[in-house]
Amino acid sequence: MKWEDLSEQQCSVARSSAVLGDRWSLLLLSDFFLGVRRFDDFQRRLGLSRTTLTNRLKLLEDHNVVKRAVYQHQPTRYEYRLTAKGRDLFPVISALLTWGDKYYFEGLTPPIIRQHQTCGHDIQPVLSCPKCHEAVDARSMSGRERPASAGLPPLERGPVKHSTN
Amino acid sequence: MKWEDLSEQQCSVARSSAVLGDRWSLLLLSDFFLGVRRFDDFQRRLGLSRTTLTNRLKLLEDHNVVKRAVYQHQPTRYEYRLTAKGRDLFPVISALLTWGDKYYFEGLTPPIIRQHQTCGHDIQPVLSCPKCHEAVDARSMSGRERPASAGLPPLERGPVKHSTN
DNA sequence: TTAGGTTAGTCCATAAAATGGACTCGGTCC
DNA sequence: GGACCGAGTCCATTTTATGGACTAACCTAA
Repeated sequence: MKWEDLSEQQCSVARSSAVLGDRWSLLLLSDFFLGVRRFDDFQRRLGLSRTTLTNRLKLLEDHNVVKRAVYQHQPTRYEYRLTAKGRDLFPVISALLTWGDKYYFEGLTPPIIRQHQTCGHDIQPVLSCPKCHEAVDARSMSGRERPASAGLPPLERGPVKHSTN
Repeated sequence: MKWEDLSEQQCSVARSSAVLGDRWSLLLLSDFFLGVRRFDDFQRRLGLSRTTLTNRLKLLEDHNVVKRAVYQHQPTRYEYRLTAKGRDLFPVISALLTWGDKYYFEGLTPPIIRQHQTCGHDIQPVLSCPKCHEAVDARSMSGRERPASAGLPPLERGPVKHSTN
């Protein structure tokens, strides 16, 4: 399967991977959330090749995650900004930060500090249930595939065979 | 910069990308959370090449996200299981699902349905502040890099230059 | 006992993607 | 005129992924 074919899959993770599933996109997003906007800044900060950066930004733009915006005339120069769709990726980056902080910087000041503007505290956001408001994790959640009866295409995948041991 | 060099960066997203930053790892994780464990099942369901699957599982194992476990003798056969570190990636996959559901399956039954075991509802977990318990998003959070004064290495990156327009 | 099935891989030639460094384009400042 | 800026492009080389055939070790049914 080719990478771009992921965009046509009936699976939200597959669709997301079509945009974010490479070595750099997640890091780019992270820098966007820190306020970085310009080509040379991304290139210097991340150390990826200019070619790859161009391609990556183009992909993010194609998928409506970022948009190019003029920030100067004569010569006309563009910077990149998150769209609403891009900003909605915050939970993904946040989850990645929390995980990385836990497993690679445990007990240390994390390399990126997140502050909740509303209450002023430095925090790591947690995942909770919108119905009962309890914190959730892998053990308290279960996932299942959309049944064919929903009248929509199911995941085009074989069944999940749960092993019995 | 080479991919594996990301593992040495002073950045949680970079460290995470060293494990998850490719076309398949996130999809593999998603399948793990649905209960898939065996080589051939991953291969059939995702349609990636057997070679790539081998490499990817090896990488996840090297980074302690999954472990190989014997599930049968004569012949000895192994399946793959999430470790605690792997299970802690649930928020990442969950966030990706929520985002994909919103932007690619809005108004439809999402392809993967998540249920909160504790209260029994089908939900999309939300991100909230552990201090004030309010829901958070990109606009209500700010991020900054760890200052050099923390006595720990800062991100080895140029400063974030906030443009002034 | 022979033929076929099951499952987790490996092997290999080809194709796709990333790398790094030089170069371009349009303009400014001295 | 010459150096600088910033967002790219170009290109030869290296790294990674692909897909299909093949292997190893065992089981089952005829």
